[in-house]
Amino acid sequence: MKQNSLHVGTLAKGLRLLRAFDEAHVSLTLTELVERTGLEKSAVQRLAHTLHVEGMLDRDPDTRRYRPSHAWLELAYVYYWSDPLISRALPKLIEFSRTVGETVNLAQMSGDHIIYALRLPNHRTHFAASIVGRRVPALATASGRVMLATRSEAEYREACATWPLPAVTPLTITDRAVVEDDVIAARRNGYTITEAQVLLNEISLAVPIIGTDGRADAAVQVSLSSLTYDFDRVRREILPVLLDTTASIQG
Amino acid sequence: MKQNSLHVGTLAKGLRLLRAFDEAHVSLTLTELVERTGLEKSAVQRLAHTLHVEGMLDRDPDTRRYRPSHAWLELAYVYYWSDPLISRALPKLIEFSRTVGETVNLAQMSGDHIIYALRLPNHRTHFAASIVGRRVPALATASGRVMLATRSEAEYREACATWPLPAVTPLTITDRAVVEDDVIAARRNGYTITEAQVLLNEISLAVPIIGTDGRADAAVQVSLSSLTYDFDRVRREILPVLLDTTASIQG
DNA sequence: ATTTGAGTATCATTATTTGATACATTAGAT
DNA sequence: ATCTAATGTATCAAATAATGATACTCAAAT
Repeated sequence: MKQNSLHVGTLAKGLRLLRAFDEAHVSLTLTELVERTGLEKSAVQRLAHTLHVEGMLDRDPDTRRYRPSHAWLELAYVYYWSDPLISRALPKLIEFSRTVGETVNLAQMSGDHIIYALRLPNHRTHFAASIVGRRVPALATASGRVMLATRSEAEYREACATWPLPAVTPLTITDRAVVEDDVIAARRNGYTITEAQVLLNEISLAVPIIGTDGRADAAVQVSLSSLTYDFDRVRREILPVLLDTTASIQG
Repeated sequence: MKQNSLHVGTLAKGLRLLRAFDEAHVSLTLTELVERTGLEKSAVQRLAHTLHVEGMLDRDPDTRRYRPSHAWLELAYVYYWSDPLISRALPKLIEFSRTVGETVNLAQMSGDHIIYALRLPNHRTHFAASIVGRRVPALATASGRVMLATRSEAEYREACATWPLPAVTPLTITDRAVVEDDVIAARRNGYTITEAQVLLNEISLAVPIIGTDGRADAAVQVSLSSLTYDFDRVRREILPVLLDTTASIQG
């Protein structure tokens, strides 16, 4: 179990309990935790108990199910303060959201996924509105591709060849050559538009936030209904404002 | 150190490292972690290393400072899915935000504090816009008082007598009798308005979300500028819409 | 009434954490 | 540029604290 003498196995196991929860498993019993973590029953018993006492897990006294506690929100709060991009981007995104009236998100690269760090929903946003913290394979998203487009050729080719590219929707493009073409196009254009890659009937427009080294680790992405918009209209009406927004965040 | 044989001290210590980060300490060196946690240097070294390897802490290779990782956002994402109130309230809050055009928050009771679980900012929201996950002493907030007002007399009297009531701003009311009067008024009125209790020049209007047992564990709160609004105008223009909103969340 | 499954409690064993110490590297001062 | 203090890293013997097998309790289902 121990590879490095600095590795504290007990702590790692405790974190595995936290990771056992996801959108499909929002509350877990002791035995479910055993199944999902693969740990011994006794260990799970002790670790879950400790997480509960320490305030990281709530527990329903009747069903005895463990649930994420408010502490999980507090951690996100601290993350927001810790990431300077958030405070820089938020006022600009509010402004954008107000003038355009459509849902706007801030995405960041996180390994081979993107993670949504901010979302300002608009009035016709469907349920999955709370996607802050959600991870999606980068290649499947406009944000991911447009960020890759700012990297070196070696880097984006490697990514297009090896990063995960599951069929999130029936319409998700799983042909890596097509994805790479899209990245190459984004290098010229400075933006990417996709449709129905992550969500059906959703058009995504993304523009990178480019750092001082020319590389982007973040992007601003607008979610639009394909029932209301087509690519041309997006380019005409949304893109110019979005480019202003990202420029002001970089500045 | 161990009181209960089910308590796993190592895990608890690891969590202390996570809690060492807050809005004033967004990145920490090894020695700073030692200071803030009160643990041994060797222990902190191992625990921090483990948290880093397990993806809970990022590390700047130059400064060697530990920082919250994206995982902190992922946890909030899971929390959102785990709390049924979130998905019930969000569409209604979006609707409210759209018709009223002012910042609206969802607050939940968390011990003797409230915690902000959702925020939809408006365009003139000042910086501290990202307050999701922030905890504030319940007695100092309109949300906290209006929730207390739905509890039994014994309960709210106990709370008003013992819960923390620090002077968050120079204008925060620290007279517990006054706070209790406000709670009592909220029992009659079904809402509370405060001014400058948490933030100067901020008027807060809060209405409880009452559960089937008649108790409220959550409240919807609107943040308004006292430069634009006075209490009368708030009651006339905002309150009726807000009451509709909370009613629809309960239904 | 009996069985099953889930949660809880206990304890000897030993693997793991511990914390002291020594070493390496960095940053700050002169 | 050189030295010094502070910070970070690595190692290891000692013993504490986690382990996991087992037995017990309880509730729900047959």
